[in-house]
Amino acid sequence: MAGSTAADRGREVRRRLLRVAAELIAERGWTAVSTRMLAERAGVAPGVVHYHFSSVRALLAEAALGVIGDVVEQAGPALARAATPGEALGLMMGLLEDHDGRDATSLLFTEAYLAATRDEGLRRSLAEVMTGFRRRLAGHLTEHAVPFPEATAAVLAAAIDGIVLHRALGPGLEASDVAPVLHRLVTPLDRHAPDDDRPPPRKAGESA
Amino acid sequence: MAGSTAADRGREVRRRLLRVAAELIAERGWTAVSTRMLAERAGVAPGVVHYHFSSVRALLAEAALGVIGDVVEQAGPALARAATPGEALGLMMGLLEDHDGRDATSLLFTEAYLAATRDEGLRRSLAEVMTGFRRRLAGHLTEHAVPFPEATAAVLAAAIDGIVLHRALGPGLEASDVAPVLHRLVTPLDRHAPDDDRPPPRKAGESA
DNA sequence: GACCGTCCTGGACGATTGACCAAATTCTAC
DNA sequence: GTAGAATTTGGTCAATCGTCCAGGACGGTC
Repeated sequence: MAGSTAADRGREVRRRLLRVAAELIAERGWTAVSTRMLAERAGVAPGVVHYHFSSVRALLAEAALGVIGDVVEQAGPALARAATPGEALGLMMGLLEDHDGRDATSLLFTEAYLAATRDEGLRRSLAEVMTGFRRRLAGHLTEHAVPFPEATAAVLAAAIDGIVLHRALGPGLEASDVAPVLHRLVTPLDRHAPDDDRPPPRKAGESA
Repeated sequence: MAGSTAADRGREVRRRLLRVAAELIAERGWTAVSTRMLAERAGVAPGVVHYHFSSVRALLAEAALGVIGDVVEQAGPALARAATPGEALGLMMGLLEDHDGRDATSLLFTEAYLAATRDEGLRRSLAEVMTGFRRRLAGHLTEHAVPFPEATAAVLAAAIDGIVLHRALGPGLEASDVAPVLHRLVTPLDRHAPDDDRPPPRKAGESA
């Protein structure tokens, strides 16, 4: 009864393999993830990997795209709900606080970017996701009279990834430090913003 | 004649291995570079690799640090010579034009960042290099009354790497697009700069 | 009961991996 | 000349790689 037991368990194993793949990409690096590693950590026999996926390469790509898609599709609508660019930036700073550059998600993003340079299909899929995010962010910036909205959106997205990347080398790039800097990018004009959009107050003693 | 032939040839082989290692890291990915690949492309027998280096891991780290050190030590002094932050930014935009995210140097940087999260020694060395660069850039920004100089320097450095990373996914992030955006970060105040510090006019030509 | 499709097991295949080494070679120093 | 150091060679070693496959296990349908 209950629909199907075998098929359900199969889907569950498939999901588990995807989750484990995302972990291992971050831990060992994209090209260092092996069939047997995946199987062992997922608690299945090695053959299961090639039963559910055509190749390890395909498994890694699907796993990475899944995680990245989730993050972007979670951040996108939240961004659209922000009343001001400053508020939207605050949301992105929240992302920065969650990811210190050494966590699985941060590393997965970077590993995926690199893998995309060696896998044309992955590159196209990834470009699609990032273009969608940039477009949404650019639309938000346009509505609030931020100059160079498309370029600013692209720079903001890239800066987030770059900051996460650099943070992996060590401390010293806290969200509270970079927020006032990035805030200058989303200030509507050279003068003060018409709506409430001030830079977050500096906490004393940090970056001096 | 001329001092030494054997030792010189040895050093030459060592240098060649380092150069080849940098190429292969970019082409195949850090963890996918093998002893025999290195030897074959360098035109030597496989055993030579472990004669000159204690391990492949050590060879890759030394190769990456060498290239990155060269780039930073070339950009650093040039940055110090810039008369205005806008000019300094122009130099960094030149770097952006040289590296489209798919070239060997761009990929090597990112691969090294990732490898550093799995190699404590490499992480420390890399952090030292990047801290030096940030400090130099921050000093330059401080002299020109740019607000949040340390944080701005860190964000600029990270943004460059992030932009290069995103550019690997496809076109649409030209230096001419991002320059006006980043320029807002190095504007001394909300009003116009006292010295000549306008966004660099865009020529279709080359970089510097 | 027999039958069938889905899922999984465990091992086989040839190729490749990092590391290592004895022997050959080449050069320097005496 | 000859001794000795430095460099290179070509191969071995156990381990691991991705992929594939014959067969077992399980649940649902006759």
